[in-house]
Amino acid sequence: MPKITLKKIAAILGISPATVSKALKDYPDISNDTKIKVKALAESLNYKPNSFAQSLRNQESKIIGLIIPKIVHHFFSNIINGVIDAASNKGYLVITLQSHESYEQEKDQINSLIEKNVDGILISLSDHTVNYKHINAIIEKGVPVVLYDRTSKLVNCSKVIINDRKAGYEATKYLIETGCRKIAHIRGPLKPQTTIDRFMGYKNALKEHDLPYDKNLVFETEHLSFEDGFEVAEEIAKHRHDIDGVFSTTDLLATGVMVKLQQKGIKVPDDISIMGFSNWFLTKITTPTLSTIDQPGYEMGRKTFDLLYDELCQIKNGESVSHEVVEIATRVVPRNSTKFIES
Amino acid sequence: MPKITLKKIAAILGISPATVSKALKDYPDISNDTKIKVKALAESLNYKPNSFAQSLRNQESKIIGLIIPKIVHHFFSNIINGVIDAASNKGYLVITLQSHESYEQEKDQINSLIEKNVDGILISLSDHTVNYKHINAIIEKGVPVVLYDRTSKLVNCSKVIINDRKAGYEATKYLIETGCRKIAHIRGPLKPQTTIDRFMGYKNALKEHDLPYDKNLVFETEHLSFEDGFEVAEEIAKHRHDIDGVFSTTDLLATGVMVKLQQKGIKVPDDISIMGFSNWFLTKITTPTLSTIDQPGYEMGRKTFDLLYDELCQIKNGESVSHEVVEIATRVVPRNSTKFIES
DNA sequence: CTGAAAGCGCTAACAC
DNA sequence: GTGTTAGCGCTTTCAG
Repeated sequence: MPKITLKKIAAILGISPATVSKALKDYPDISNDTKIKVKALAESLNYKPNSFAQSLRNQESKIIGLIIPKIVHHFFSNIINGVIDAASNKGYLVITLQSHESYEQEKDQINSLIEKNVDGILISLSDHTVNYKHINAIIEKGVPVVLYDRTSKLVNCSKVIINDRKAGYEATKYLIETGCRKIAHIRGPLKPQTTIDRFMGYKNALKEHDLPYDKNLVFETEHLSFEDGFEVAEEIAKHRHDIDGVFSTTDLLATGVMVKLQQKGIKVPDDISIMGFSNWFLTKITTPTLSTIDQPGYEMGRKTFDLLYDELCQIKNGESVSHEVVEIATRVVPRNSTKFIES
Repeated sequence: MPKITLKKIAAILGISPATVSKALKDYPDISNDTKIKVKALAESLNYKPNSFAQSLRNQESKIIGLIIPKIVHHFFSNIINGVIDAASNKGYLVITLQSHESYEQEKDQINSLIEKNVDGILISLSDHTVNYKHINAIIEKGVPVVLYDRTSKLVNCSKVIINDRKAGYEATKYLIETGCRKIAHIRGPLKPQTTIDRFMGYKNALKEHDLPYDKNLVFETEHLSFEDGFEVAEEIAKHRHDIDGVFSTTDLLATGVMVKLQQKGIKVPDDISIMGFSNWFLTKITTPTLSTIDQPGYEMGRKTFDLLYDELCQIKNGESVSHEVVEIATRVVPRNSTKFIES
C-alpha cells in the first residue's frame, strides 16, 4: 500500500500539487468546483498529510514536552492527565519524560525535547535542581516554557502554582476552628519552597489566632514516607500528650502518623485531629478518612497547557508574549480525621 | 540566533553539505582529517540535526505512541514509567494518550498517532473495545503494535501479559495454605478476560485442594470501588460467618471489605483472611497491610517497549518479524491481612 | 483561478 | 575522498 501524497492526488486529477494543497486548506483563491473534487478524492483515498514534511516547512511539530519529577505519584499523574486532555483539545500531542528528581536528567531531557523540536515545554523542577541556566537558555532560544507546581522566581516565564502559604494557613486555621489548641507541624527535610511556605502558613495561622508558636511542635522527618510518620507518632504518644492537632505537609506522612497514633490507643480525631496535604487517593480509604487540602492536579495540568497554548498563539500572531502566573485555588477537604466545626 | 545547519557548516569549512553529513556519521569514505575538522566545528557550534528533515528522509520518527486506558491509576502509571524508561534507553520518546476506557477515543487516538508517524504503538485495550478492526488495520499498514495487559487473541501481534489464571490460583492457594477453608471470591461486574481468568484460578485452587466450589461464595459488585467492598462486607458480617477467607480481584475492593469487616468487629486475619490483587501502593498503608498479588507494571512496561523495539530492528534489518507473547511473572506478596503459613 | 518553482534540512546514489 | 544531484512531501510566493 503505497503512501498517498499530494502529488498523487494532483496526478490523478490532472492538476498541480499546489492547487491540491490549497484546496484542502480552503484557500479563497481556489474555485469551489475544484475544492469539492479535491476534497472528495482526498477523503476517498483517506489522504493524510505527512507530518514530517509539514513540520519541516512550518517549523512546528504540534508536539509539546512535559517533564515530571515522578510519574508514579497521585498528584503528578493527575497533572499528566490534565495536560494531555487540554493538549488533545487543541490538537497537540504530549511527550512525557521523567526527571526522577535529578538535575542531570532534567537537563538531558530538556535537550532531547529540544532536539525533537517540540513547540514548547512544561516543567516541574526536580528537587535537586538548584540553578536554572538550562531553562533560561532554552527560553532565550525562543522555546516557550511554562513552569508548574515547583517553580522559581529566577526563571522568567508563565507559571501555574498553588498558594502554599495560604493553603498551610487554611489547614491550620481549620484545625483551630475545630477546637485544636496545641497543633504540631510535620514536614520533610528537603526545603523546596513549597514546604517552607506551608510552614509559614502554619505559623501565620497560629499567630492570627493568638496561639503561641512553639518550635518543639515542629517535627522534621528524614523522608516523606509512611514509616517516618510512625516515628513522629511514637514520639507524640510517649512525650507529647498535650498535642491535640497535627498538620502534615503530605498525606502520606499524615497517614503514617494517624495509623500509629491509633495503634498507641490515641483516638483520631477525639484525642488528636489530623490534617494532611494534597488530597491523594489514599485519603479516602484510611480509617478514619483523612481531612486534607485539595491540590487540584488535573486543573493545574490543564491550566499549564493553556498558558503554553496562549504563548504559542501570541508568537504565531506576532504579538509580544506576556507571561502570567496563575494561582490555582486549593480548599480544605473536611473528612473524619478532624472534628466537625462547632457551630 | 539563526538555526545552524549542515549547509552552514559546509559553507564555513568550504566543503559540501554531503561531506559534512557523512563525516558526522563516520562514513568510512571520509578522510580522518576532515572528520575531525567537521566534528570540532559542529561541536563548537552546538550543531543539532533537524529532526523533521531526518524523519522526512528516513521515514522514522524515533517516537512511539502509548495508549493507556486510565493514567491516574497505580498499575498503569507504573506501566508508563517502565515504557518511558526503556524507550529513553534506546533513544525513543513516548507520546502518551488516554482512552478513558472508550472505544471511540481509542480509535481516534490511534489515528492521531499514526498521523504523527510514530514508529510503533503500545496499547492496552479499553474495557469497551469489542472489535479489533482498528488495530488490525494499522498492523496491516505495517505499523508495529504491541498489546499489553489487556490483549486479545484476535489481534496478531506481540503481547505482554500476566497469567491471571495462575495468579488467581496462587492467591487462593495461599489462603488455603494459611488455613482458610471457606473462601469467598469478590469480583467486579465487567467481564474482561482478566477477571474471568482470576476467577478460574480461584476455582482451580479450590478443586485441587478438595474444597467444594460454592457459587454463593462468589460476590459480584457493581463497580470496583472501595465502597462496593463495604456492601460485601456487610453481607458477610450479617449472614456469612462461616467465611474465613476472601480473594478479591482488586486491591481497592479488598481494602473496602477489610475496613468494613473490622468495623463490624470481625478480626483480620484472625477471623477472616483477605487477599487483594495488583499490589497497589495503598496495600502498604492499610491496617493491617494487605496481602496481595504483585502485578509488576514497571517491568511489564519495559518489556512491552522491548518487544516493540525488537520488531523495529527486525524491520530495519529486513528480517521477517516474529511475534512473541511474553508472560510476566506475578507473585504472592504476603502481608498482614493473611495468617502466616503454618510450618 | 491555477501552476511552476523554490526550498525547509538532510541523506544516499552516483559521478568525479 | 569529495562533491553533485536529486528528492523525501509539503507550502507559499509569484507569474500567468
